[in-house]
Amino acid sequence: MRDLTGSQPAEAGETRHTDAVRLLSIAAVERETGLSKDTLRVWERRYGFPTPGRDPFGERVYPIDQVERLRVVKRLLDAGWRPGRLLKMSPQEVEALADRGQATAAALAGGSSAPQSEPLDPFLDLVRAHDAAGLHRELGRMLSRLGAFRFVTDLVAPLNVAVGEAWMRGRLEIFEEHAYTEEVQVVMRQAIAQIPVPQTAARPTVLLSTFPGEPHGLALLMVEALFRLEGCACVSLGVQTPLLDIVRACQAHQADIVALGFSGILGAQQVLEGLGDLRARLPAAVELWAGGSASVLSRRPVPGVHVVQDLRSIAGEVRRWREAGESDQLA
Amino acid sequence: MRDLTGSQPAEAGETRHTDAVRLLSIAAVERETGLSKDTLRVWERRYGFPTPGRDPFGERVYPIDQVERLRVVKRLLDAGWRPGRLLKMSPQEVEALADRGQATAAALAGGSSAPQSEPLDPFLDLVRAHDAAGLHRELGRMLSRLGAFRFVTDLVAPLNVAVGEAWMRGRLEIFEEHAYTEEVQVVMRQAIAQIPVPQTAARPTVLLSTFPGEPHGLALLMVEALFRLEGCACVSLGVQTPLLDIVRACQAHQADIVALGFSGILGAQQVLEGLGDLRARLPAAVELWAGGSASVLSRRPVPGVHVVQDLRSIAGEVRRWREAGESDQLA
DNA sequence: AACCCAGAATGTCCAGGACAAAATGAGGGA
DNA sequence: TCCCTCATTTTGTCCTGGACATTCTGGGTT
Repeated sequence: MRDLTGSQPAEAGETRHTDAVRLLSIAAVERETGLSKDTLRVWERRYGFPTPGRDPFGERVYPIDQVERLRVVKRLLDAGWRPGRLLKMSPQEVEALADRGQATAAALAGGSSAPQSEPLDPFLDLVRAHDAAGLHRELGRMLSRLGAFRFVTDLVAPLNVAVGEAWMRGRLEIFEEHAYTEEVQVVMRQAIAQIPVPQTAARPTVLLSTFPGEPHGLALLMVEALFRLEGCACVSLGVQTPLLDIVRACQAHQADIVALGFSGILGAQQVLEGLGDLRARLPAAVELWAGGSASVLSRRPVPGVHVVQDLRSIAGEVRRWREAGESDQLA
Repeated sequence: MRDLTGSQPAEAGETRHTDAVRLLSIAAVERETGLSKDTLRVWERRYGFPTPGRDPFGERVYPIDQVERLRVVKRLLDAGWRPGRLLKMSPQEVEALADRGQATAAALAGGSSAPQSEPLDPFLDLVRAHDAAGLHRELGRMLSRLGAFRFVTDLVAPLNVAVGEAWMRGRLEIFEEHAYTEEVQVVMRQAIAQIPVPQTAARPTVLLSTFPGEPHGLALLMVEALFRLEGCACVSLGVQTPLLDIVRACQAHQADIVALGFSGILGAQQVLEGLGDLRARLPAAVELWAGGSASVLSRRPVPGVHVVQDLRSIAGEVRRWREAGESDQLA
């Protein structure tokens, strides 16, 4: 009920404005960082960080700079680091780590990757210049030049990584990332609209969504484009579909494949549990594909779940499905 | 860490499959229903529902039918009912209530509304038939027939209300609503793309977004379309932009108007506080517009915040801004 | 009818304890 | 040197039961 994120006494004027601006409640920090309240409290108890103050009611209030540091910590956590070390380090050490942190992430992701991808800096410059129209124009130009497939795999995918990395290193504001995402989304939908619709009853039928708590829908559009290019029928539910509803949608649409995106916002536990759960609830004939930048996927395989490491591999996987299908899909 | 929702012993075959599929952990219930763990526990303590069993580790396991009932309760809660009553009722009573629950919602929404809107039933039927392609086709046809303005105000807006109501009455599954939203979004973006871009430096420049916790982005697209039709320059940040980033984006884009959407998911407190807070942080010359189905907006006016009750009034408001602007916008 | 206030209702926060699962690292054998 | 095994540490989530600010309800007064 209490929300300490904003100016607390709404009627008390602007006196404590500067205070209120810099203090967040534990619920706000959970939203902001993706770290659960339980985790925040247990970190404080065990590692001595964060060290929130207390308001007159005895509740935790987090200074904004600690929240910033927690965000960096969360990113490094996703990159494979462990909290015990990170939280004992000084803020400077953490920053330094984040700055050259892409080494770890890249190592984990593996693969030589990015075979002659397009140069990304011009696009990042447009984002930083807040030139939405220019970004739109350039993306549209690249879409025309490269075609949908290469546009997705060679430009948008690496650009997303670059933007995410720039954000983590503090080189990009959140609103700049939002504006970027919005613009890419527009062009991606345009790209999808250009792909000719397949014949009726095209197979496989692919159901696309993300779990609740996972708001990142851009990857979903990219995957949809690639599936459509392979002649699959796609049903996208958008983001954040409850698990039981994914099952129902799968029945309703007679889907052959359920494809889910994971950006790393969800905790490892949640991802694995959700995937195992969903696998148990879906008919065995339905394949469950998971992809995205979440490192959990590659770290520990879930039985019965198909992990798609690379966007480029989708085409091959669809072919595999179709070949396998000749024997048992009709059963 | 413990996985109670899925097939627990992954290597133990499928013996306890039926058990595992019918039981959810507290985290899974939170994900499915949107009710926090704290709330679930306190309901159990106070009202005697839900009544989860316990697994060998002493942790709560929720039968699937209780989860279903919790979802209905959540719906009614959002419609203005209070948990104290709902949770003491029998499952049958709750169901019955959900069935004729639109009375409350309609009363809250108020207004005669919908002057000769298009007939909606054919579209609802397509949603229920899971005919995404058909829905897409019909929406596209209506867009061509009505033009962007009437498409938004006379078809999409009332259709959204109808879908929301059908969902609350249990006549529509969540996944059907997701699929609907996705399809409308595609057509809306198509509609926006058709609107000719205004001259450079068009005024006013409008910044569009929602607060964190407010994931409903469809209204944002509708509003963007209407602003564009009035020749405004629009910068959309998508949904869930942190408050401080809205301020930064406003500076970066030299926006004249910040327009925010509210669907009623956020609590009254959060909305009012957030708006007041944002108003204090934005330059006085920047107007702050708020709209959407959240009833708080019309109940309590926030000083310095422009409440847009009806989509149709946007055009007039833009005209007002422009006329007022002749005197002081250049200062 | 409009206003106001006591009391009930309600969601979120707190403390500190517990424990399974994952990660780490040491030791031993090929 | 490499790989497997097992004990130990680390870590996130769940538990109980208490507290309290805020909001809603209902009755009484102007």
